[in-house]
Amino acid sequence: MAVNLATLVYERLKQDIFDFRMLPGDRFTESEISERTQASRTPVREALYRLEHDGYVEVMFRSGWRVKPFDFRQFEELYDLRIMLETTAVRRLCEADERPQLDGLKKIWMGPPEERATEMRDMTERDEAFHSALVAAAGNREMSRVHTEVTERIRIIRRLDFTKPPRIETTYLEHAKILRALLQRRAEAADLLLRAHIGASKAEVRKITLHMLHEAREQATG
Amino acid sequence: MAVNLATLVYERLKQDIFDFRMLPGDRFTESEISERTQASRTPVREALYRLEHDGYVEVMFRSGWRVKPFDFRQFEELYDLRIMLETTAVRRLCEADERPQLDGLKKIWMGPPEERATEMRDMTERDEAFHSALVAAAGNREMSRVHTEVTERIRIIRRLDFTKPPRIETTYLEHAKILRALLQRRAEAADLLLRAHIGASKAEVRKITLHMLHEAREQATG
DNA sequence: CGTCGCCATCTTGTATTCATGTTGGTGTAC
DNA sequence: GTACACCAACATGAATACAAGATGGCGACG
Repeated sequence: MAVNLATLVYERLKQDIFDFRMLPGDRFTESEISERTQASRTPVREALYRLEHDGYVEVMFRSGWRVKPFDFRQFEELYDLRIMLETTAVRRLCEADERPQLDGLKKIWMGPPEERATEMRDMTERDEAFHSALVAAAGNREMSRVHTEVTERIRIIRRLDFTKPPRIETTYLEHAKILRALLQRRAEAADLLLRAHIGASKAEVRKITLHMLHEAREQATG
Repeated sequence: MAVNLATLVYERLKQDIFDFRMLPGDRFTESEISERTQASRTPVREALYRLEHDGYVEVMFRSGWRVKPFDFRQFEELYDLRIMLETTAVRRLCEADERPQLDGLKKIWMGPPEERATEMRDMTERDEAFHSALVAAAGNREMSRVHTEVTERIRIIRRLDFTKPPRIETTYLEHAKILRALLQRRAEAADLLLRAHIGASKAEVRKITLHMLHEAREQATG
């Protein structure tokens, strides 16, 4: 993005929220951020308004800002939206004539096990890239844009999904399955597999989130 | 929304763009807007950044702003996204147990002809309300939010669709058909009808847009 | 006559100042 | 002891001032 302070502050604050340095419910002021980031209030405000638009924080008229509390119903709805976008993309891909984008995915997800990611950080990136690639391959940029937004929005809880190795293993297996169905143009199968795959992630994450949130709060107060 | 200047300026500029007082491609500066709206540059900038996020304008580093030129491929893609959102909603509605939201729609679109809208302005509003109601009834707020955004984004060309009475007549007929299929829980039929309905609107609009744009430009220069 | 380079002007980006309303604490009256 | 009123501190919203880079025109030079 552009090389302006507002964007830097925006990125930094978003990261702070993702890394639980700013917890849901935390209240803060523009001056505090301004001091922390060494920027004036103007770019800070712009960054905050963007974060507000994204749904991460909210302003309380003349009485500060706060990090929006987790809204689990919203996360469920975002997962649902994701399922809709990705299954639509996959169905279209099954009907497409040429699908050169699948080659790259095949290499990563159906390739030799020794090249697999083992670190949580790598895994979340690869996982996101896989799902984004599916949507992008369908060719509708607006759907991709929305999918990216949704992905960003749920990233904060989604990556909790890869805290345990078994889940990584499962992900590789399921992605490979989905790709096989795609390559064989079995639309119905691909749809169901993808639906189950995202659904599982959704369920898993829900379990973990409350616990993590509790721990982060403990550390902050302890 | 909040009662702050930035929002007022935002709404006003958006309306200016919708009403072709600011044409795609037009260049302008923050100071100009500031003068026109009698607000300082601060709220103007906030408004402009929001419009930029919405995709209506773009900033050129230290050389002013401009109204984004029409991107027909993008409109097509937005229509596609709309179709996906609405057909998904309709399919879910066909499987839902209770659907009290349909009663209101029935009254408007399957009611007596003498209560029909005849004005273009009323019609666009009613039409939007119909489609929004379908999505809202499915119960996923995030899908509704995206649908609203998409609707806003294509409104600028969509309302050109109702410049001729026959199109109004057709819309009433098609909405009634869709509702009938919905009430009878014929998911496949409702899906196809809706798909055709939006598709027709999409095609119609595409024809008109270029012409309208040409005229607006003539008036501006003449 | 064409082209290159400089400079005044203008534009956005950032910082600072001013305006206005909210909040929470303190002191007083009951 | 409690409740209410007032006030100082502080919050965001808006306006203004300042910084730094892009642009376009004009003049000099080839």
